[in-house]
Amino acid sequence: MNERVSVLLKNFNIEEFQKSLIEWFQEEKRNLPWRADKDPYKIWVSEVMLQQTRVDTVIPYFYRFIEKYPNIEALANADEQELLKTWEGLGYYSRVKNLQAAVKEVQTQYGGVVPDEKKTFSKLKGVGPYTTGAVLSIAYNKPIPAVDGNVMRVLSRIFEIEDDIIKVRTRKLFEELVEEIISREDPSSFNQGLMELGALICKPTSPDCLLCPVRDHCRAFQHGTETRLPVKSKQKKGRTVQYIAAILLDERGKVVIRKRPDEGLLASLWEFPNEEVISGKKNMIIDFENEWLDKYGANVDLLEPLCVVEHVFSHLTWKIHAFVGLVKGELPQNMKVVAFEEVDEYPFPVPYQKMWKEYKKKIAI
DNA sequence: GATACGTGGGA
DNA sequence: TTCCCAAGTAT
Repeated sequence: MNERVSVLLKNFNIEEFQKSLIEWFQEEKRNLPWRADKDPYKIWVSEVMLQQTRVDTVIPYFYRFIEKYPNIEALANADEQELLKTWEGLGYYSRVKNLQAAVKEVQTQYGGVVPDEKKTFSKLKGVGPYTTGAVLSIAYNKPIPAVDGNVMRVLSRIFEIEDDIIKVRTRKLFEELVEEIISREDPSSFNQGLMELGALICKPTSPDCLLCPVRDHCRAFQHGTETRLPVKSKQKKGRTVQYIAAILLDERGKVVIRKRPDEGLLASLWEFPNEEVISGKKNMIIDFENEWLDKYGANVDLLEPLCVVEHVFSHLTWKIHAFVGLVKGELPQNMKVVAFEEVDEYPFPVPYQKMWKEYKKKIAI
């Protein structure tokens, strides 16, 4: 055993802790749609959706996703654009691309059965240490740590661990710790109990220690240090990038949309034509029109401003100056001209959904 | 090890 | 308003 871990475990009653945690979980666990059965596929889908995403946000997406793709085969055969449309608004879109790639692998290499071995399952696309532990413990009752933000918060308080949980390395310490204290009889309830405790009781701010089933084991509670833990250094926030974008109508009144590259930010989603605004340059409208003439030989006329959309990503901010305009001429390959009613069939990132909504509002007047 | 990668909600 | 996220993974 890791020496640091063995020091932490001194005078810690593992059996009592497990018992209290698991009993509490059995009694208090929420009725969540992915807890209806133990289908490894559904549990896997839920865990991917829950990555960096709140439970309340995930629930409606989960229902829709499972209705549309009820099993491995359905997801393996799904059309990627339809899949992205189903994921639209959930964010971190590479999650669903990786999930489909992984499910295809399961279909072709493992006969459609989700592997129950750590070594095999963890090699699948989009499956990291957390998802490995979560799926294998919940679906197959394997005693594998599933350390997420909740677990790090809970355990940092129970053991008064002051390592910065923003650092990737810190997760390993918690995994080594869980390796020692995880229940071998019911690893599923143990892992879920730790997370559920973090969600319901041991919350980031104002934890409800008086309701906590394991407060007798909690060193932070004993010392009154719970609100100072976990230690988490600040994220630096990203830069702002400005764009000019346009709802462009062609001669037939159809709308120009454009597919984003298959990698990077918002990969494979669609957007309205836009160009980055280089700060300092003042006439973004003329610049946009000229750029289209030079780059594509298309004649663009931006008629009037629509709105300004500000969208904050985790690592950067977009400020989109949106216009309505007309276009004449040939269009590049990655662009498409679609009817007004067809626009909503394509997956758009939220900032462009906002822009489209403003346009619909405007023409309805 | 640091950074890219979304979004909507709560304090 | 502003900040901080929330059941992480890939590179």
